[in-house]
Amino acid sequence: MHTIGKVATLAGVSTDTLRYYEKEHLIEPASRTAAGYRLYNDEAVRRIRFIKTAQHCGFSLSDIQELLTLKRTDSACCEDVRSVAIEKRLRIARKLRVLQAMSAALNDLIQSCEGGAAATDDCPILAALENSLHRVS
Amino acid sequence: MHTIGKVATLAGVSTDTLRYYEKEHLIEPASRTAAGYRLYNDEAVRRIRFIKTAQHCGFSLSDIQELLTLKRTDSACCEDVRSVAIEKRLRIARKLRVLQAMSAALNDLIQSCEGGAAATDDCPILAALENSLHRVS
DNA sequence: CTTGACCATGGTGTTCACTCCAAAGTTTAT
DNA sequence: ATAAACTTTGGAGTGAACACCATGGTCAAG
Repeated sequence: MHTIGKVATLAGVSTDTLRYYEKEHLIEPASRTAAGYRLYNDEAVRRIRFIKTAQHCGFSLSDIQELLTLKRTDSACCEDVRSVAIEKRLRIARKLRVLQAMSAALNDLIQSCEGGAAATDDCPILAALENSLHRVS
Repeated sequence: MHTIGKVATLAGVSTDTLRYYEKEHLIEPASRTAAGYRLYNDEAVRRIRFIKTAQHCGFSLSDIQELLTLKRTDSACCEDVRSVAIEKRLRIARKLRVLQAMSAALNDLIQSCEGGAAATDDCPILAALENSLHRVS
C-alpha cells in the first residue's frame, strides 16, 4: 500500500492528477488511513499508466472510463459488455487504419527524400495519405 | 472557389473552427473577394478532414501543423524534413502498438464473453493489454 | 430595393484535463 | 519535540480547442 505521492511518482503523474481522476471515477484508493490518507495498491500504478497511454491515442477520460469498466461479472448482462466491447473495437480499428496510412505516407516521404526526388508544391503527406487510405480502402 | 460556409459544411465543421484554424496557421483561404470574403479551393476540404482525423488519433493541432508542413522543397534542407518525418513515424508506431494491443485485448474479452467464461474481479482490459503488449514486446 | 441569408472582426464564454494555491492536519527524521 | 516533508479539502487559475455572441458590412431573390 502506497500513499498518493508514491503512486504519483511511480506512475509519472502529479498528486493533483490522481485526485482529479478519483473525482472522475477513474481510480479509487484501496483504503484510507485513520487520518484520511489515501492508500493505493500496486494495480493503481498500472491503471494510471493505462490511462495515460490511452489518452495519447486520442481517447477521452470518459472513453477510458468505459474501457476500464468493461468487466464481465456474474450479475452484469454479458451481452451489454460484449456490444460495448465490439463498438470500442470498431473505433480502434478505424484509428488503426488511419495511423497505418499515416505511417505509410511518412515512409513514402522518407523514401522520396532519400531518393533526392524533386520538390512537391502541395503537401506530400496529404497526397500520400490519400494513396494509402485508398490502398486500405 | 467556395466561401467559408460552404467549405465548413462540406468538411463537417463550423465556420468559427475554420477561422480559428486560420489563426493557428493550419489553413489559409486561397484568396479573398474585394469585400474581404474568404475563398477556399477544393484542397481545403481534404485538409480540414485530415486535421479532424488526425485529432481523433491523439495529435494536437501543433502536431498536425508540423505534419502538414512536411514539404520537401528545393530550398529547404531535406535532412531536416527527413528527421522530423522519422520522429513522427516513430511516435505513430508507438500508438499503433498500443491500439493493436487494445484491439487484441478486446478480442479476448469478446471471445471469453462468447464462451460464457467466469466473471473476473479485476479489469480484463488491463490484464489482456499486458498480455498483448508482452506478446508484441 | 428591401428582406433574409451570408460574411467580417472582435470579444466573451465553455469544456476538458489538469495545475496551482491556501489553510490546516499528519508523519518522519533528527 | 520540533522542523521538514508529507497529506487533506476546497477553490481558483490555465491552455487547448473551440462555441457563441454583437455589431456591422455584403449578396441574391423576389
